[in-house]
Amino acid sequence: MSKNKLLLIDGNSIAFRAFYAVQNYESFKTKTGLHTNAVLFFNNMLESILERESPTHVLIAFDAGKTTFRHGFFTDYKAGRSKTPGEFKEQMPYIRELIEAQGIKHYELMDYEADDIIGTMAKREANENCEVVIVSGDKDLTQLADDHIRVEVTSRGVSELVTYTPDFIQEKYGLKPLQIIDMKGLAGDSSDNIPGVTKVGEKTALKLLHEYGSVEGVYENIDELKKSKMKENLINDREQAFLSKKLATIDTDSPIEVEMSSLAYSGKDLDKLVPFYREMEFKQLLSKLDTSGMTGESETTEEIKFELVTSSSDITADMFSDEMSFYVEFLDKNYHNADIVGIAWGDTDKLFVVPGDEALHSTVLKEWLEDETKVKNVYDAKANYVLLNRYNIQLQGVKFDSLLGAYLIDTNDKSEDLADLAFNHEYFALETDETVYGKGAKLAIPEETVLADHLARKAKALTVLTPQLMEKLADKEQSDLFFEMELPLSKVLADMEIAGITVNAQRLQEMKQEFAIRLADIEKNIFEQAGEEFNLNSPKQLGVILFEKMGLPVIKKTKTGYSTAVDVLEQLKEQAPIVEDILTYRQIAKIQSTYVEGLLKVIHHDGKVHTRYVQTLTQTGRLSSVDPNLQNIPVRLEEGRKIRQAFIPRDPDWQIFSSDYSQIELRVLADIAKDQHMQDAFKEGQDIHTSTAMRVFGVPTPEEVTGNIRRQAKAVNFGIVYGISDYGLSQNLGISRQEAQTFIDKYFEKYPDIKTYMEEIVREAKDKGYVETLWHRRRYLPDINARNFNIRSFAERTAINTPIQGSAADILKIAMIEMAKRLKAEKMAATMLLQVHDELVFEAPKSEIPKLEALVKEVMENAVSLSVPLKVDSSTGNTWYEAK
DNA sequence: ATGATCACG
DNA sequence: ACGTACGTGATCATG
Repeated sequence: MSKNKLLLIDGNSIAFRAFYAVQNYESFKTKTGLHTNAVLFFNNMLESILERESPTHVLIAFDAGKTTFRHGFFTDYKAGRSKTPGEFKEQMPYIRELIEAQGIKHYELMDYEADDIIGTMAKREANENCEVVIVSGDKDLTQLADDHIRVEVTSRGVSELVTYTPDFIQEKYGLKPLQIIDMKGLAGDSSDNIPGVTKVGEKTALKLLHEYGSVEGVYENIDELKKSKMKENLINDREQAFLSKKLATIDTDSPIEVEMSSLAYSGKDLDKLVPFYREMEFKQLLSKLDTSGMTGESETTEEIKFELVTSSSDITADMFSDEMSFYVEFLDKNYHNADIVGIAWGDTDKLFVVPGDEALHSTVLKEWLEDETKVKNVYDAKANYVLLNRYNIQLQGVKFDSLLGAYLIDTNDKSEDLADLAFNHEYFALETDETVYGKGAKLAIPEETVLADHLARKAKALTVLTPQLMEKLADKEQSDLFFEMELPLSKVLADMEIAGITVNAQRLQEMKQEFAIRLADIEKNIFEQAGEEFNLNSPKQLGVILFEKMGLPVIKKTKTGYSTAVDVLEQLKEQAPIVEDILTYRQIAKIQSTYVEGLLKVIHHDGKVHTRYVQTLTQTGRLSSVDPNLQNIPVRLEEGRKIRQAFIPRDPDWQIFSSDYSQIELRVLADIAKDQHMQDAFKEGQDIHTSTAMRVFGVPTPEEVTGNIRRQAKAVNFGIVYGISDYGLSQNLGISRQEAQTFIDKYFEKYPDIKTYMEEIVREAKDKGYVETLWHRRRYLPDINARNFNIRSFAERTAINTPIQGSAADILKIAMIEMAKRLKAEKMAATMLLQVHDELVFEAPKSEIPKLEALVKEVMENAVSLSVPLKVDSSTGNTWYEAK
C-alpha cells in the first residue's frame, strides 16, 4: 500500500495572512463592492501548496466561536487584539465556499481552536505510513513537529513557506519541538495575550531552556540562579509561567469526529469552482482552469479553422448565411482615415478571412453587407458604418454589437480590445492586439497567416459572445436599452460623424494672427513686471515668480506645489497688476492652442471636421467627443465664443440651427423624485431658479427675486443635482460653510421629496450595489459601502447624480433617433451635425428652417413623457456663433 | 505617463 | 473629524 500524506491547514491564520498579503485591498473588489483579496490570496496559497505537496488527504481547520476551553482558565486569552476589519470578516464565508469548491473538507469544533484540531489529527494519523504536513501562519504549531510531522509556516504574506522539522528547530533555537511550549511559557506571546514572565523575552527564555530544559526545570532549580532582577521576576511570576505554558499547549486529544477516509482529496470541483470564480470575478484564474471536462464549457485552447481568401473575386455567395459575425480590423483609432487591415466573417460552422481592403471591392460582399435581411453581429457598429461608408458600402442588418452590449452590462468594462472584452466574459481563445501587432514604434502587421488566424479568432469570439451578452442584457432588463436606444443610435451617430461640420479655416487663420499679436504683447508686459523671462505656460515657474519672487500669499497648494488656478489668481489680482495680465494671457493662450490651432490641425480635405462620438465611455450614459472634441467649444466668454464664427453651414444658402433642452436635469429630478412643488413650477412654466429662490428664501413674488438671490438659488439647484455638500456650495457661492448649510437645510425643508429621493437612492445603491436611469442604464458603485469617508461620500453623490444626468442623456438619445427618422421620412435636406449633451445642432437650407424648427421642437419635447413638460429653445444663424 | 489647467454640459 | 461639488477632452510641462 502506498504511503498517505495528510495536509492540515490552519484556515483562520492563513486567511488572516492572505488578507494582509497586499497593502491596498481596496483594489480587490467585485463590481458589487465585495472585497476579495483574502479569498484570492487564500486560493493562490492553497493551490501552490497542493501542487507542491500532492497530498492524498486534506483538512482545513477553523476556530469556532469567540471563546475556547482556554478562556475557562484565563479569561484574557487573546484579549486586546484589535478587532478584525469588516473587509476581512465579510470574506470568511467565501473562503469556506472556496475550500468546498476546491474539493476540500473544512472543520471546526466548538470551544476548540484550529490548532487543537490540527494537533489532534496530526498526532492521531501520523505514522510510518502517513506523513503529515501542517500549514499555518503561526509558529505555535511547530511544537507538533516530529519524524512524521512537518510544519510549514508562511512568511512574507503567504508567498513563501519556512519548513519546521525537529532538526530545523534544533538548529534555529537549540530546542526540541515540545520545548516551544516552554519558550512561550517563559517569554509569552503578545499576539495571543499570553503573559509569560515579566521582562523575559525570546533570548532570555532560550538561555534558561538550554540550561534547565523546561519551565518545570527552571523552577526546580530556581535556587541555583544568581540573585538578579530576572530571578525576582521568575519567582513572582511563577503561577503566570505555568499558566502561559498551559495556554500555549496544543490539545492533541480533542474530541474530533473526523474520519481520515472522509478527507481523501481528489482535486477541484469544477462545477462549483467555475461559478465561484465568476462570482468573485477572478478572470485570470478562470482563464487558467481547464474546463474541458465540464459540461457546456468551451475549451480554453482551441485550434481554429478558417478559409483565407486573398482575392475579392474568390468571394462567393455561398460563403454567407443568414446570420453571421462580421469583423473589420483597423489599427488607427481614428477610423475616419484608418486603413483597413483585413476583414473576417463567419458563424459556428465556417470562418473566412480576407487581408487588407481587398474584400471591400467584392460586389458579393457589398450585397451581403447591404442586405438588411442578412443579420450581422459586429464589434463597434459605429466604426463599421463609417469605415464601410468610405468604400461606398451602406452596412445594414446589424443585430448586435458586442462592444456596445458589454458597455451597457457594465460601464466599467471599457475593453478597447475585443480580446479584453472576450476575456472579461470568459472567452480566452484570442490574443490581444498588442500581442499580435505590438505597440508604439514596434507596431506592425504580422505575416498573412498569423494575421488571418487572429482575425478569424475575432469573428469566432463575436459568435460566442453575442448570445452570452444578449442574455446578460435581458437579465438586467436592458434589452430595450440596447435594441431600441443604443444600437439605433450608433447608426445616427455614424451619419453625424460622416456628415462632419464645415469649418471656415480662413476665419481661424485671421484669429490666429490676431491672437498671436495680443499674446506677444501681454507676454512682454508680464515679463517686464516680473523682471525676468520665464515659461508662462509652466504653473511651476509661474508659482516661483508669484509666490517666491513677488511674495504673494499662497492661497492653495497642489500635490506638486503652488496652485495658480483661476480661483486663486482671482483673489490675488487686487494685490498685483501682473495677475490680471496672467489671467488674460491664460484665456487667450487656451483659445489659441486648443481651439484655433487645434481645430486647424483636424480639418479634413473636405473642409470639415469629423469628430468621433465615443458611445461606450462615460459612466452616466452621456456621449463624449474626440478628435476634435466638439462638445467643449467656448461659449461662456465672448472672446472664446468667437470661435463659433468658424463653424459654418456647408453652403452659403444654408444656415446653422440649434435647439437645446431647457433645464432638462432639473426636470428629470422633479420627475424621479416625484416632487410636487418642483413639478408644479415646471408645469406652470415658471423660471425654476426664481421659483426655488421664492420657496427657499421666502420671497413672496417673482418680481422681488433679485439677481443675486436667483444666482444663489441657481447654485443650490446645481448642487442638488450633483449631490450637494455644504463645502461645495460654499466654494461655489463664496460664502461660509455655515451659510451654505443653512441654504441646504432650508431647501430640504421646502422640498422634502427631494431629500427623500436622495436618501432612498443612496440606500438603494448600498443595497443593490448599483443605480439605474429611467431606461435601466446601470452604474455600479463598488465604493458605496467603503469605510473611508471620502471614498464613500463620493459614491453617495454619484448615486444621486447618475440617475439624473443619465436619464437626461437617455432622453436626448431617444430624441436623436426619432429626429433622424423624421428627417428621412420628411425627405428633408436638413442634417443633424452635433450633440452637446442637451443640445442638437443642424445645418439646413434657409428655406427649410421654419419646418425644421417646428419638427425639432415637436420631436424633442415629445421624445419621452415625464410628469413635467420638456421645453426646448431654438435659434438660427449663418454661423454657430449666430445661432445662440 | 501624470498632473495642472481650463474649455463645455 | 474626515475634505468635496457631477460628467467629459485637449494642451502643456515635467518626470
